Amino acid sequence: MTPITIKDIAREAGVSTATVSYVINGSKPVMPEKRQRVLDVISKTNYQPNRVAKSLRTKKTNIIGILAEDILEFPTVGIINGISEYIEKTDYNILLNDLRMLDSLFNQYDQIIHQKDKINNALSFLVFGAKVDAVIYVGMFNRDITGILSNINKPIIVAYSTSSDEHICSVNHDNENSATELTRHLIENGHKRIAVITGLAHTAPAQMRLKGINRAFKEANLVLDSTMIRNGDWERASGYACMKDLLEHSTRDTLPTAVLAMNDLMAIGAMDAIRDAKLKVPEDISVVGFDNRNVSNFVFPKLTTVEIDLEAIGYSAAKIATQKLGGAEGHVDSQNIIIPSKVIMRDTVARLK
Amino acid sequence: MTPITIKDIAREAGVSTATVSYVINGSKPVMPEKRQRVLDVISKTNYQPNRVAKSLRTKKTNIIGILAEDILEFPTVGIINGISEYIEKTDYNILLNDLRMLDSLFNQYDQIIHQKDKINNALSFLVFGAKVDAVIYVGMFNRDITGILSNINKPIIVAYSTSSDEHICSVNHDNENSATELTRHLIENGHKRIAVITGLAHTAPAQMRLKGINRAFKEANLVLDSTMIRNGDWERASGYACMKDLLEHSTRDTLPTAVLAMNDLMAIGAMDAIRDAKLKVPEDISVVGFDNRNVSNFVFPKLTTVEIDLEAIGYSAAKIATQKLGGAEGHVDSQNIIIPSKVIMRDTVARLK
DNA sequence: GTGAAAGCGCTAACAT
DNA sequence: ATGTTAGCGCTTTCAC
Repeated sequence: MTPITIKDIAREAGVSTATVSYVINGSKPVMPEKRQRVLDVISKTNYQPNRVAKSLRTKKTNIIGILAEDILEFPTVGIINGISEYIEKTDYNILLNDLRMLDSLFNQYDQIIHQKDKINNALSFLVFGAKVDAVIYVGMFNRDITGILSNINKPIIVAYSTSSDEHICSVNHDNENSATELTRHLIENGHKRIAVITGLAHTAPAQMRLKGINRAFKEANLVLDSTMIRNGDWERASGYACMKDLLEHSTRDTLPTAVLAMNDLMAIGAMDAIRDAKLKVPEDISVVGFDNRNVSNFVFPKLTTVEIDLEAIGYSAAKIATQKLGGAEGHVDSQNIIIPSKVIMRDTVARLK
Repeated sequence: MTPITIKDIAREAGVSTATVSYVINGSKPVMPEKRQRVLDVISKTNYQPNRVAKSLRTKKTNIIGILAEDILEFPTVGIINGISEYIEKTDYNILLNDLRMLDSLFNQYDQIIHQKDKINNALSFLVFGAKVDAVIYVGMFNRDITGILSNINKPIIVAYSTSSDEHICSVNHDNENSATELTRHLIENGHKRIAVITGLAHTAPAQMRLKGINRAFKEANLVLDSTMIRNGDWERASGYACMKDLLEHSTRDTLPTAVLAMNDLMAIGAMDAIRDAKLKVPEDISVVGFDNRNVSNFVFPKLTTVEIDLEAIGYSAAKIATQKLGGAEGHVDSQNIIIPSKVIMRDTVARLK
């Protein structure tokens, strides 16, 4: 019942434990016949090397730690799925640490700083206690976390957040460009009076998306009317409130023909408000969102939005992590990857004649 | 730069490594002053015991392996969140292995059997390679997986699936009772002509839910008209098709006043069909679903459904795992926990006068 | 090409 | 109450 060890294999195959180790790891040439003998014994016995012992010796656990801000929040699972997809092709494993931050800071997007200690304790446990080889930090919304994560002398990749810390790489989606494309899509469909419902105005994604929107307007020689902008807070209720306000302050003539909400939740809130005002999407007002959350395919009509390739973000983060760890050795330098997004056209945009 | 070890602490505190170990683990009494000296050095140096070395010695890694069929599927994250919630109060950690089964077997709910090898390889790696102390298997839909998981002489807890294997505990939600409650809710609102859209008819949850539905009918001295039953496949499109068929085979008089779909996806499909038929939910037909997926709160009108307490399922699974592992020692015997669910009343059920 | 043996950082007899 | 030390299962240096 006691698990079988390298010693057992060695005895059974009539070689030394060193030789068994050589064939398992291919770390030194071994005579073909001995090699075969060892291999046979291994497969006959279903021997599984003890990774714990190996780790102690090599000081590498082959474990990637995932430090997730909150696994329940929108981007996290998609990103973890991408990480898994890459990782399962390697011999690394995933140690998951969920910070469960959502409870403690609902919509207090700034307070994260105050969680610094909690985060670094977890990080430090992961690295010094569990001895993971690298960590991927998965944010729950894009923001700048420069200065939050201490330098632990092992690769840290931040996904879905940015950092300008020297020791950190990041991978994100392209807020600005995709906002431009989304806006362009509206403009191409003949919309000129476009209202915008922003996310929390001081947050990075809100600013980048606004920049992207402005660019599309400029390209088309249009100007974004500042009276058509409302500041939401990323939540559905704020989308509703902003839209209601927009509706109340519009006459038949000044009604926007389209509303761009900076995420799906607010877009759906806007759709709620439009429905309550007895107006129709997209016949009376077109609506577009951002994120392509599951729900955007379930509202009626189905929401046109931009899809963030979370899987690619995770995949890329995992790839960078393993690259930095081993193989190439050629010092992969600190990089900040941007994964492109794409507009998903569904049923909430009308073509204006 | 080389990490600090128990030896360093011992030297610094002027005691033996054994003593340091004793104070860290409380495994033997230590003189208060020495104790304090050790503690001081530890906190001054931020010493983190090397879990790898400890594991090698004690043959316990303090890691719980999660073997998830697919992290992207509906119940998985909720359950993992529950596991995390419990685990973070202990000194265990989570090693996550996502089987990513969804791709390979979309809606082929039987084929899982053929994945047996893949599953057991992962299981065996987790247990014999990574040396996790226990594993929690997270299914992506309720079914019986008796005979799938080999006995690895460590606790295995199955969440969101059942098994009658001796060595396995399981924790699930209460399909039958919640179906009864949901049906009762319809009946209490005056509905008698109730149509049912089932999930794949041969699957366990479909059968249990049907049983629960029948019980509610019986209680109310009603009979479930077999011409009002349609077999779906758990997907939205099948809900649409079933509802369309129901509508086409009904006259004004035989139209059901309510439709119970065995999950939210099919309920939403049914709502789509009702809308396409220019009928209104709930004025013309009431609709209820099952699962309380996110989307059920985003469709219009908001869907009445039954909420499965995924967090409690995960929490309970983690609790059983740690119980079986340690502490009480009093051989927690193989149990099969059932977590109650509850009906979430929203806007899709009309009260009939 | 192969084996003997040291040692990774810790715990737990065992001795004192 | 505390220290000495063997040993967990592996890799790797060094000698042959």
